[in-house]
Amino acid sequence: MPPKQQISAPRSESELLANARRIAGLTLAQLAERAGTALPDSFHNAKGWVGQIIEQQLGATASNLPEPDFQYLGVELKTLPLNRQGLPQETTYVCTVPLLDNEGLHWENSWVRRKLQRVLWVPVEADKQIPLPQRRIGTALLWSPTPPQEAILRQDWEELMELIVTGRLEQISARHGTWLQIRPKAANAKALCTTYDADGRPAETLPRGFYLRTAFTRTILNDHYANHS
DNA sequence: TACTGATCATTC
DNA sequence: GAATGATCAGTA
Repeated sequence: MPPKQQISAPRSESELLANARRIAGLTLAQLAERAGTALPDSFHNAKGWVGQIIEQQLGATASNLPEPDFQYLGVELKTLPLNRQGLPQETTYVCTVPLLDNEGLHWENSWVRRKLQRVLWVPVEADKQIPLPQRRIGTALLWSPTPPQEAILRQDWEELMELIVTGRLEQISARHGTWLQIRPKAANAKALCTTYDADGRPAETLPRGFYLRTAFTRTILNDHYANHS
């Protein structure tokens, strides 16, 4: 195994895109080789493998901090698993849902908005019929929400946060929200955290995360291809 | 087949 | 424990 290559943090969006172009078209086997690491036999015990290796290869700096991956650029990196038809097949995790100290929180300073302000989407083949080593990295695209897109994200966020601030978290299912949804985001069902119930009393609950529906990430890819064809 | 609810690894 | 990186897997 060759030694790990240290990739320095990109200083501009064009440097970041140039880094992304260097891995576009590689198979996961080639990506692993380039990173000097072994490709797991399956993702069952390595669910974040692709995302973490691509972060490393593009020079991301935020590690697991609640910050955009490229702090200096304010750009978030997201891999986008594609199905056989080339469409996103999984929802995209955005950030943790604030269950405490969330009064007076507005869309403008929310983590969701900060993270989605500028995103580098890196498509990766994820069709289970393709063996892991043969799956390929796609061409990355840099994206910001259009005003109509942001309006819907904002509406989703405000409706969901209103339920949370008023102690109705347990009423929220993954069916709420047009493009944003809230789902559990935890190590397991026993990893609880604290929130407040409708009476303002502390209550234990599962940590939650905001996720983007595949219907939304599909429109992002669609719009991009429509403008670049 | 899409979607929801559950889960895995790592870092700090 | 709580944040990051996500995919798994049962079922509607």
